[in-house]
Amino acid sequence: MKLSQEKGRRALNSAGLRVTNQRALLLEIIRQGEGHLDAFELYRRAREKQPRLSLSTVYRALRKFKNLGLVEEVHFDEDHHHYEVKPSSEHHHLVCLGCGRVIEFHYPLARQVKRNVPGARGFDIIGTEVRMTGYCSRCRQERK
Amino acid sequence: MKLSQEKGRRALNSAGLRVTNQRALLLEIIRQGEGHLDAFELYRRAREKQPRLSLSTVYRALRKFKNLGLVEEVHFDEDHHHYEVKPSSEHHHLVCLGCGRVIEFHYPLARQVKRNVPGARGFDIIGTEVRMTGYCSRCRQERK
DNA sequence: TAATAGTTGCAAATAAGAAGCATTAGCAGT
DNA sequence: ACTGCTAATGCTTCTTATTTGCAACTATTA
Repeated sequence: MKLSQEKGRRALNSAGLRVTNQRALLLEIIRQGEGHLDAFELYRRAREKQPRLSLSTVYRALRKFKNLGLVEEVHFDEDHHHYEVKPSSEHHHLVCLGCGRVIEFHYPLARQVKRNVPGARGFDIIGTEVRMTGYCSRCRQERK
Repeated sequence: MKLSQEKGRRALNSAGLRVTNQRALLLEIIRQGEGHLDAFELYRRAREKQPRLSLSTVYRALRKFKNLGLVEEVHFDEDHHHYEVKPSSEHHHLVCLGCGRVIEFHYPLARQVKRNVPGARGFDIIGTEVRMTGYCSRCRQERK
């Protein structure tokens, strides 16, 4: 953990952002928290270490991280956002509407689109979000 | 317009929903409104014909339509939703972060994923949303 | 045409996220 | 290490999108 603290620290620094304890902690939690945290869950977890942390700070940090490209904002079917560290390779989400499970999968969509879609020519694509919804085999059984 | 009114009417009926003037109108507007309306814009337009229509009704109708699969909810980068009639063929969105223009393109992603992604096996995919962001050639010029 | 649910409009409630402001604390320069 | 500048924090308050409770209304079905 010493190590990944360092990692977060460097990430912030090199981005020209002031390195505060709260930011380091938040980045740390997002990084370690496998899966997708929403702002409030992140807040909840962070408060275990820094009880005085405010929710505003979480929102502000998330916005910064997002603008900086450190984390990615994911839109599931709810009316709030989820966040994950920017993955090195493009990956997407398959959401089961029955049990809510999220399956991640890899697929080089951006490349394909750039190659095959005429309208996308000249476009500089910087983010891709794919969200597919449906029912996993288990939930499909139960619905019958 | 008589004709497409009928169309909306049938769609509602066959779905087992009560056909009210407000729903017919809303569906009509979504259908005709090329592009992607958000709830408020839909409300605004609908009120030109039915001034007493309430925003609640718009939201309630949208939820029904969505659950019924009549319209699709699209998540752009803002913190509200946009809606479009369920397209017959799968299409996706490419959003320019500079000018906000939305380019639609076609790409049979669901099929490809079902074929190529192991984790998706057994999954019954009912919805696909692809949102790619970037800068169009014009905006790219201006940023330099 | 009367009975009966589902719908509507309005008003009030939620909930996610942003903003204002006084206080605190990184970080550059000494 | 010490100081000053300024960004960042913690509160509290505000916005804005969407939902809900409820009494009045209306599309359906018998």
